[in-house]
This record gives sequence, structure tokens and C-alpha cells, in this order.
Amino acid sequence: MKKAEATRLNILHKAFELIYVKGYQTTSIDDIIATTQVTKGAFYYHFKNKDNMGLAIVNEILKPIFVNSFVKPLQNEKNPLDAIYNLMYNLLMENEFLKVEFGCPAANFTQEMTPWNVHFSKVLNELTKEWIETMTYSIEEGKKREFVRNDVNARQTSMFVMSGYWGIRNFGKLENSKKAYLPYLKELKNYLNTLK
Amino acid sequence: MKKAEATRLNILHKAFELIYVKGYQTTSIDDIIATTQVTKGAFYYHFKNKDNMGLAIVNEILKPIFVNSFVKPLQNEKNPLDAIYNLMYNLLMENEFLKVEFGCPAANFTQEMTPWNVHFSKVLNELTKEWIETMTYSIEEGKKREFVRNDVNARQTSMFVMSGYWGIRNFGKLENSKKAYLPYLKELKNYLNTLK
DNA sequence: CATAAAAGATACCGCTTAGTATTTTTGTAA
DNA sequence: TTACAAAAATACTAAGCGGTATCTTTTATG
Repeated sequence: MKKAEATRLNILHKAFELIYVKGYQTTSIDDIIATTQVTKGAFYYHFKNKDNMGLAIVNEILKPIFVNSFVKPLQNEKNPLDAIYNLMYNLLMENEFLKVEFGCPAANFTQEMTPWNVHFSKVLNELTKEWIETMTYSIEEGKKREFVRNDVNARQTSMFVMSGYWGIRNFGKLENSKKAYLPYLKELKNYLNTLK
Repeated sequence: MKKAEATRLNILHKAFELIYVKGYQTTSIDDIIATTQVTKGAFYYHFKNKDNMGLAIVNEILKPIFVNSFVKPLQNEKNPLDAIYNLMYNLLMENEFLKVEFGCPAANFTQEMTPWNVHFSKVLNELTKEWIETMTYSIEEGKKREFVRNDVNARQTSMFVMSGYWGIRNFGKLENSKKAYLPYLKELKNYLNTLK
């Protein structure tokens, strides 16, 4: 990897961390260049402006993480209900990258940027759509293999599950404790069992 | 009502609207005094600083709305499952105050302020706790009247329901359409039916 | 090794921010 | 009417913001 590319990625990674912790609007470019040890000239060599960098973060950092952690675990799994529960358990309880006190990066971005910048909304919407679609497909396949009742509406279920995840992330943030996740996970299991 | 008190409340109401639409951090005091037609001197006569005003908004504006719209509809209802569904339907589809494109004010505040100001977290936590508690009690009562299965965990269910609500609000914001609410509501109904 | 372009450093600009200090107006009770 | 405090207006500050212009260093290539 070229040095310039390394500098760029370094900015993206560090900035993403800062934004995940502090929020986008309250993370200043001066904050970013201070923690990356990169000067303003270097920053503006690589990015046209702040939003340009923000979009790069979503596309180049958040998206791959999302696909790897949220989408892939649902693919090529035989029993979708187990896969969904395991995914949620993993994301909430075990994932070392996602921290309870900072919530869900995608949800954070959505809430903060949606009123301001349509480009963010667009990309984030594509991201969530991919998740919903994958989960929906996974449930449909599960029906064929008789892991899931035939009268279950796959898309409806996917949206219901995703909503719960986003919501409990926000609640965990408020409580600042993973304990808040446990009753949610238990009830998620109950709910998923009713779909068998 | 004294004129001074009217000025104060006017600031709180207008500021709340602005913050609901734009977010707390990105709503400046200059924005607020511009839309309220109140001068900076008047603003700082009534509030020590911005966060002081923010807390007053949560306590004096958000809290009463929350109790009226979220908590009261669950009280003195015989069938908690119907009450919960009707509440959610009402909040998402009919409530004239809550707008799909701006999400849930309480959730917005939570996400934005939790990393910064513990006072906000505390008040917001009390708010949600009140909701959870009311819903939990309502379900417990429903058990006694045989509207709800006896093996249902009331608190677990409440947290599950609340999470879904917060999550779908964020999703609605992203999609910018109430259509996103419909599959959620359908599946919520399915879920609630399994608790009978 | 020369050279040019890529990459990065430095200083600064115009503007906005939250907050303060000071003055002026308004309401009310004696 | 006067006295005085409550309420509001005005002008200002210091710091922070995103962004630009300009200069210097590094790197790749003939």
C-alpha cells in the first residue's frame, strides 16, 4: 500500500472512531487532524470537505463492517431463526467493535445526518435494505426447508427484527449496560420460536 | 400567567420544535432567539446556559407529552395487548405531533446527548423507565384477567415492544415515509397475538 | 541525478458559536 | 409618583468552526 493511501485510510479509521464516540457534527476537523497527527493540508488533499470524508467513512469503513457483521452471518445458514438469534446475540453481547455506550454506528449516522444530507440517507438506506433483503431471503429459504411456518411474512418479520435491534441499541446507550440486552434477547428468542 | 413566564415557555416550545427538527447540537442559541423574537439578554435571563434550557425542555415539554401520549393510554385499559397495539398505531400513524421524518424526540435526545451530559441521560432514563413500568404493570394485570398467557414475562415483553418502537421510528426517518410503519405494525400484532 | 507531480505543512480568513457585561425598559407595590 | 427589582435589550468577547492559499517536502520516473 502506498503511503498516501495509508494516510487516507488512517484518517478514515480514526475519524470513524471519533464520530462513533462523539457524533458527526460534534467531531471537528481539528479533532480529527489532532488524533491522526495529520495536518490540515494533508486532510484537504485527500478530502474535498467534511461531508465528503463522512460519506467515505460510510462507504469504505461502515459498509464493509456492516456486510461482514450483519449480512454475511445470515447467508448460507440453514435455519434462519437460529441464524438471526445467533447474529443478534453476537452483535449485542460479543462483538468487540460495537460498544454498548455508543450504540449502533449506522443508527447514529441515520439519526444525525438524515435531516441534513440526502447523500447520507441514500447510502444508509441502501445498507439497511441489503440487510432486510438478506434476512427476508434467508427466511424464505427457511420456509422451503420447513424451519419456518409457511404463513410467516418474511419481509415483515425482518423489519420487525431490525427495528428491535436498533431500538435496543439506543436503550443500551441510555442504560450504559449490556444488561439491558438480556431481556430483549430472551424475548427475541420467544418471538422467533413462534415462527417455527 | 405572567408575561415573563410566557416568554420562558415560548422559548421552550419554539426551541423544542427546532431541536426536534434539527437536533440539539446543531440548533444554536442564535437560531432560537431568532425564531422566538427574543433577545439574548432575555434568553440568558431565563436560562443559565444552553444545557440548562435543554434540560428544562425535557422536563417541562417532553415529559408531559410523553406521559400523556405514551403512559396514560396504557393505564386503566382492560386488555393490555389491545392497548399496546392501539397505542403504537396511534403514535406511529395518527399522532399529529410526531413526524415520521424527525423520528422520536426522546430517542433523538438519547442518542445525541447520552455521551455528553449525564443529566440528560438520567432524566431520559426515568422517562423510559416510567413507560416500561407502566407497560409491565398493565401486562401483569392482563394476566390476572386472562387476557395474557401466564408464562409471559411482562418486563421482557415491554422492553421488546419499546425497542421495536424506537427502532421503527429511526427506520421511518431514513425512509421518510409512514409506509415503513405498516409491516412493523402488522408483525407487532402477530407478536402480541402469540401472548394471548 | 534532474525534474515534476504528488503529498503534506503552515498560516490565515471569514464566520459562527456560547456566553458575558452593561445598560435600558417594564411592572408593581408603597 | 416614586422606588426598585424583574425582565429584556444591546454590544461585545474569546474560542471554535470549516475551508483556502501558499509554501515545502517527498516520491516516482525519465
